[in-house]
Amino acid sequence: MSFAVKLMNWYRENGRDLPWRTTHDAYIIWLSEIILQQTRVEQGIPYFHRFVEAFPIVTKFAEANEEDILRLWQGLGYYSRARNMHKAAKMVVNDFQGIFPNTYEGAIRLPGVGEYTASAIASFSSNEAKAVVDGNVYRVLARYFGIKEPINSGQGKKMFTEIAREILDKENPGTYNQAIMDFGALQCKPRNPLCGDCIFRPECVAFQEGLVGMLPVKLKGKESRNRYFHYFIVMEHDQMLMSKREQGDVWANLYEFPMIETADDMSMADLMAHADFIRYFEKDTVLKVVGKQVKHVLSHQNIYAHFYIIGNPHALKKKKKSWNYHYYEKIDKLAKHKLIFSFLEKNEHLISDK
DNA sequence: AAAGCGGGGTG
DNA sequence: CACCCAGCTTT
Repeated sequence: MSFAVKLMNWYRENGRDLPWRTTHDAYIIWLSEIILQQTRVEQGIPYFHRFVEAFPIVTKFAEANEEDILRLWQGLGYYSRARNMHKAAKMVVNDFQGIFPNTYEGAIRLPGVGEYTASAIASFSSNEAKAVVDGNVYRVLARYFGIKEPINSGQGKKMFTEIAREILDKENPGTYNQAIMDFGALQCKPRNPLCGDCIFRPECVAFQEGLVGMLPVKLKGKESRNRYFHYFIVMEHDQMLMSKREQGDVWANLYEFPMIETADDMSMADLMAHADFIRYFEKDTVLKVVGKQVKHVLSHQNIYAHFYIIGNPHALKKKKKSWNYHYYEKIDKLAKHKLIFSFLEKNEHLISDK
């Protein structure tokens, strides 16, 4: 029996019941696939339901404004996915007559859709014979065939993609793709895979040669860098000063409190002597520390954040427009990043009339 | 080819 | 703590 047939037999018995598996609507499948990029299924499911409800068809998505989309995306991370989805939806309306592409060649033209996602959309919505290659597939193939080539090298990616193409079931690409990903997620897991009752024990090279724990091989990335953020809570009447982050850094287009970033960690006294602080605030400014330093870990940087309340009115030199700032009464409506909204959750008392 | 981009779960 | 997750874009 072929790899594909054994795999699909396993899938029939053990596959997961996932909400996007009941449709062939390319738009709905696209929604789910973008949400699931670098995101665990359990984490993505509530967002999937939210987006389907808010934007049941692609034209609704295209009509929305970016603020609303980012707010729905809030907390999921990799926010360029949300911004690209908006561009893609508008492209479908303007260039594809509102008909969401259900082919690989059509889907891959959309921003935010790469080889994996285009293959997923095409195979799930129209059964086009394209093989998905995601983290699960890399792992299953590396172990089954005993491949020691790193999965994140150029050579490795080519090799795995080629093998994936060859062993794809061309008659049932949609089911096969679902099956290999479920197999990677449930059976051939990253740690402690369930080799004991695996259907592929006889032919799995990694199992036969005792390499399961070593595969797949992955090259290490760069180390994280440290950054130090100092956030200022500036209240005026019932409003709070918020600023929108720019492109080219983490959390693009999301809102946060106005802040100063420093190269090294800093006490409050040193911060108040810092050139940027003097540029923004009057000499008589009173700062009050809120809570302790917060460490916020991203995959590529560690952010150490301090929060201060401005204790006296008119502390801000308002003529300086260096912050892209606005006062907001209902900051609930703003799309904020995790560091800010988790701070707000813990400090609700800081916000008037909540 | 390498870097940048989030947040959360797991062992 | 390190590693990984239904990856893509930019440099």
